[in-house]
Amino acid sequence: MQQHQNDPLEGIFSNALRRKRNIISNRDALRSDYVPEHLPFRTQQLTTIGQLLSPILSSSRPSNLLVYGKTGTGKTAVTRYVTSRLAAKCESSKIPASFVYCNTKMAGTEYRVLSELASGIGLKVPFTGLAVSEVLSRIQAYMKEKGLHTVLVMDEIDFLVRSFGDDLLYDLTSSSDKIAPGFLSLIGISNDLQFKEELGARVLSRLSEEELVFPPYSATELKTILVERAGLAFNSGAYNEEAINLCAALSGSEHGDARRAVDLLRIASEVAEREGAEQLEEKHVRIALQKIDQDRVSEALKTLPLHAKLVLLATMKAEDDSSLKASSGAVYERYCALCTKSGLDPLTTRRVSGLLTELDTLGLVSATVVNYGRYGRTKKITPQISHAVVEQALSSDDYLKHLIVS
DNA sequence: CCTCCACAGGAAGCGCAGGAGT
DNA sequence: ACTCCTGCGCTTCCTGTGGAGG
Repeated sequence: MQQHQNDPLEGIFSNALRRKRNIISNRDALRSDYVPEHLPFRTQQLTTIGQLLSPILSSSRPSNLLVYGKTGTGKTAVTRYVTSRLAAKCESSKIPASFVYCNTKMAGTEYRVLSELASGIGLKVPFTGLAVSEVLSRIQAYMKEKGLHTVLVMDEIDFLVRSFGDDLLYDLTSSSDKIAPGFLSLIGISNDLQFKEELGARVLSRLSEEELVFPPYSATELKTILVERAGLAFNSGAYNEEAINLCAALSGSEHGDARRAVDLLRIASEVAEREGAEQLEEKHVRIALQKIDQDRVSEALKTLPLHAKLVLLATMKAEDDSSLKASSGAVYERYCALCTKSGLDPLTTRRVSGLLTELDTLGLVSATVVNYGRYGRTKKITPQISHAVVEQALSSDDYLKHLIVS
């Protein structure tokens, strides 16, 4: 019993015990891929997509559709909702239709996009080994044979086009005669409003038979959405309104991104639970915001290439040592010292200069060019993040551990 | 007015890894 | 299994630059 003070688990358990009720009752409702039953402020988009797809119920081909909107505006949720409802309707009316959802960025390659389409319509294809064109023609043959009506939703379609060009889209949109009496409709979802310009004219005219834009949510709309989600996810009375308002305000000020707002709400509620609080309050939201920022930074740090990390360490050391000037020359000196200490060959000044500008664009340091006249021209470099965060993030790296300690 | 510092940053090329075509 | 191609990280070489001090 007297070991409570030293036992980290005991604190957690007793906190959980002391709490009369949990804050969260349905954790899933706060996940970013959760599709709610009710989608506020999207009725217009909902009905448009519904109308567009409804011809499938009378066995004629719906037009292809392009959906635009920034991240977190509900594009994916609305499309998935409509297709799932329609799928249920087709099922109950015995109409042979399939709706396939594919995130092309997750899939990663043209081949895997096609194999998702294939498995979505019930056709087995090997994981690998076939040419892309072979998979495509198998799919077409299969659809022709079965007379399948298919709607393919391609999420983050801009990624597909940017990495592999629009050939696949061309093949898919122009295959109607090869698969008759079946047909294939495409719904492309893109975050990038300029995406259209990257498409060739031949694909563009076919793919964007219809277009739909999702505007960002306003702060008040975000609030309504959050209140609704909170109602689903939390036990009644386990949150106060100010906390929700703050969530909406903090994430709405940027681009009306509902996903970020919900993420913030989820993390805030986890903070509150860990604290053993009975209610989600504003302070938890503020902590969560900090945590998100910090996670973002330390994540960026971890994925940095080794030498970029060394350069970053060097800038911190240069700032410590010299009183004022962290010139690129000074940074390069510390950097070389760090390299010899860990038995690495240092890179050239040119490259380090490039790495510094990269760190600058990442927002990890700030680098501005200054002129000291006779005494040359250099970049003045100051770290933009605290030593503690850097050290914590880099201490997981075997190469760098001993450099930080010394 | 010229000089010259201490770099910035563009251009070109090199070696390597991984992916596609055969 | 092999070539070919491409992208990437890096180096080498280079020209450019604002202003303090002569």
